[in-house]
Order: sequence, then C-alpha cells, then structure tokens
Amino acid sequence: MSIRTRFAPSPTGYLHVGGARTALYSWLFARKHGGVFILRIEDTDLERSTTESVDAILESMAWLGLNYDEGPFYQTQRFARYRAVAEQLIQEGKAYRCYCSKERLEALRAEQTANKEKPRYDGLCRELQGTPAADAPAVIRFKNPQHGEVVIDDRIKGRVVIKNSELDDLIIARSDGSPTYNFTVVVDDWDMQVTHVIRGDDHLNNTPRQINILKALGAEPPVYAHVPMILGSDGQRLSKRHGAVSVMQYREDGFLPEALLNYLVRLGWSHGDQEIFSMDELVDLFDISDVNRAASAFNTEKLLWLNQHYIKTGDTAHVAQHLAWHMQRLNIDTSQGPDLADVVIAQRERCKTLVEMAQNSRYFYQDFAVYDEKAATKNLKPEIADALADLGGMLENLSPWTTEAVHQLINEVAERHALAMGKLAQPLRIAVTGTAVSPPIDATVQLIGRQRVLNRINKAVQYARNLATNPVSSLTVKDGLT
RNA sequence: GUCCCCAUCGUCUAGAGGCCUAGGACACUGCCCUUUCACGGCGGCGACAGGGGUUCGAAUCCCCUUGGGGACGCCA
Repeated sequence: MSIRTRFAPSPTGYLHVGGARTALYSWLFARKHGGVFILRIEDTDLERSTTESVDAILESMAWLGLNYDEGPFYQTQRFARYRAVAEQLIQEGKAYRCYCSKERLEALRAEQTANKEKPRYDGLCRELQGTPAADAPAVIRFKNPQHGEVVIDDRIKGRVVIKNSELDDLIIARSDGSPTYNFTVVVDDWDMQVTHVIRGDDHLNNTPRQINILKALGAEPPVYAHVPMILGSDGQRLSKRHGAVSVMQYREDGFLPEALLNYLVRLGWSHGDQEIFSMDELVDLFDISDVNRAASAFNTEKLLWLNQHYIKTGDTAHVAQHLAWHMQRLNIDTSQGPDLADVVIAQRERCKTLVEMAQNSRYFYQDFAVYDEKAATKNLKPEIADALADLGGMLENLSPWTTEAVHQLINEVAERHALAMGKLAQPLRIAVTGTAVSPPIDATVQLIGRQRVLNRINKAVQYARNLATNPVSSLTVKDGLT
C-alpha cells in the first residue's frame, strides 16, 4: 500500500511557520516514499473560516514549492458524508443524541473545575430512553468506550497510553447538524486512505478519541507522528508579538523560500552536523522518525544566516527573479539600468535579505536627491573636487566600459593626484551612490553606467566646491540628478 | 486543577553505556584579509536542570523533584 500523507490546515488565518514545517515534513515523507501528499482545507468552522485565508494558505504553499497531488479538498463540501456516517453510528448504537443545554454543560464544567476535576461530559443522555420532542435541539455524541485504554505508537513520541476513563463522549455533530473537527478528521483520513498522519503535537490529546471513532467505524487507524511545536524566541508559544509568524510575511521581509524551508527542516530534525540541505537531499535523507520530541524555539538570526547563504550561493537568475518582486514593491523600475542578475552578483555578499538588497540597489536605477549627510560631509570636501573632476573627464572616454578598465582608471587618477586608492574611491562612492556603502567601487561604477556616473560626478564636484563657500546650505543637491 | 508530552552551550542541534577533559551551526567576541560595507580564514566564550538509583562505567537506562509546553469547547 503506497504512503499517503496530508496537510490539513484550517483557514482561519495565514499559514504560519509551525504549519509550514508540518506541511514540509508531510511533503518530504510522501516524496521520500514515492507516496501521495494531500491538501485538505478544514473549514467546518463557518464563523472563522475565510476565503482570504484559503488563498493565503494556497499562496504560501505555492511560494514554498510544496505541491500536492490531491486536493485541495474542502470539508464544507462533504457535510452530507459526515452526516451519513454520524447517522450510521447512531443506528449502530455507537453514538447518541444529546439534549443537554449549553447552560447545563457550563454548570457541569464549573462544578467539576471547582472540585479540581477534569471537565468532562457526564454522559447524562447516553442511556436516555425514548425521544424528547422530535424537534428538540440535539447534538450527536460519540459513545466513547468507558473502560480500557488506547495505545498510540507514535513515530515521534513513541508509545503513548491513554485511559478511556480520561475521555468523555465528545460531540461529533452540532445542534445545527454541522460536524465537528474530531469527527471530520476521522472520516476524511479514512475516506482519503491516509496512511500517515503527521501533525502538531497539540493534537496528541485528540488522537485517542479519533482512534476510538476509527475503531467504531471498523477502520484501521493510520500511523501517527506528532511533531513538537515551534516556540517563540523566548520559549513561549509563538505569536505575533514575536515578530513575523506567517510564511507570506517572510516573503515580504526578503527571505528566499529555500532558506525558510532549510531553516524549518533543521528545527527539530538533523542529519549529523549538516546545516545546508537541498530539497533533493532532504527527500533522500529525511525520515519522520528522526524528528526530535522536544519543542524548539524559532531563531531569526539563524534564518538570516541561511538566507544570506542562499542569496550568496544560489543561481543568480533565480535570486534575481525574487529580487525583481521586491524591486517592484519598492516601485523601482528596473527596465532602464543593469541586468538584475548582475546586481545580485555585486550585492549578494552584503545582504541578508532581498529587501535589504532592493533598498541598497536603488541607485542603479534611480537618481537620488540627497546624499547621506555624514558621508558627504566627510568625503566630498573641496580638496577632492579636482581629482573627481579629472576622473569624470577620463571616464567620459573610457573604452571599453568594464570593471577592470574602471578599476585601472581610478588607480591612475588617484596616483596622478597623489591620493591613496581609498581617498578617491570613497568620495567617488558617495558621488555615484549617495552613500558610504556599496559593492566594490569599480563594479558599482560599471553597473550604474556611464551617463549616470558622469552626471553624478558633476553634481558631486559642484557640491564639494560649494562646500568651501557655503557649508550649510549645500548639504543637499538642489537640482536633483538626471 | 486533571491528564498528556518534553528537558545537552543564549538558540538550533550531534550524542542511541565506555570513542565525551561533550562535537557542529547561529549569535557574541579576538586576530588576519580589505578602497566602504561585507564575504572569507584562524582562534575564543559557552551546556549534559537537580537528586536518587542500575552498572566496573551514564549526557545516554530507571525513579522522584523542578522547570517548560499542550489538551481538557456545539474551535480546529
């Protein structure tokens, strides 16, 4: 029998990193065994489910590259099926209608809590004889076994035993007829022939109930693997106050999907000392039973390091493609200027995120109106004006326009003016980029292009000379640059 | 409160009784490289939660304590 796994998010929000990791583990496990990966949308909570959330989840999965073989299936489209199974359970005496009011249940819970007991349904309607008014509102409860125990041979947690006396008769259908989570999961995993349920360990407690229902249906329970949760950097449950938690937020913050994936897979799983994994390697090396049992804290610093690694070593065209998305978000038109792949090559060693790269690459495509004040004051002094002007003149006729030629020219001009390389390079950097930080100056000049460089040098010469007579008002370049 | 799960550097982890005076990675930090910022190279700092057992020998097995996390809904 071939392996079938599923990822079953509820569309009540975006896809967060914990869900993404669970999806990744399920996906990897299916791929490793040549199995099937199913996507199922658990939208039975009509109040909180939204189509926006569905879209966000689908978009996140696509961005991560976690493709599914079947689905997405929507539980809201399977209500008839759940209803039929619930009726069948009633017919077989394995479930019953419960007429207890919410008020009664609340009072029961309050009493049990006061007595320091675990709040549970007391089974009042379990043995109810005869039917109250036909239209009396009723929920359907599953008749959970009252004795014995349930054994889960979890692939991650190991053997977990729960006494049936700890469980109660859970509601499988609400009074409006809609099915509840623990029931839909069971019916779906059964119908979809899921062989391995890989999910967050917050569901470990639900598992014995689900196994009991499965058994009542005469179904063979799947193999379970409960993956530990991801905590925030402070060891607390991950939430918005920890910063980014949604997959799409990481996209917006300038992360590459392969970096996020690599980070997530290593959170709770490892293969010796190896840190960097390609997806192909993961499909080969990953095994769900190697996942750690303990929860782990999300650490953005390490993600950043991985991101930079992939920016630095990835295929430039690939990185450029992702960079283009960010350039567009910053409204930077990249049609007039250097090839983005060349910008990636120039910038890749000094950026941890693509947002950083995009922001620091503006000057390749757009003119700037002001200099970084500190840098300009320090470097664009009157005494450098002549050398800069000289360099501008030389650049005007430089041929060929290559990084090497630019480099050589800067050296020559520096020498002619008795300046150390850096004494000319830094003013030039401010002149052409407006800031004190950029890729190597020769490559920067080459990429910006001759015309823009000449214009900017002219402005800088003006600025530097002006500084001598009017140090305060000349802090900005008034006319702007072309 | 009851039940369930968990416990190695700040963080992610290696470790499946002797190979461990506990290894790697991120972060931090010292030096080198260097036209800026970086990249890179070589070092440093830094952990087996505590207590009992079992054993010739325990980070590794067992028990207790402590500390985290989860579940206990007509949410999923």
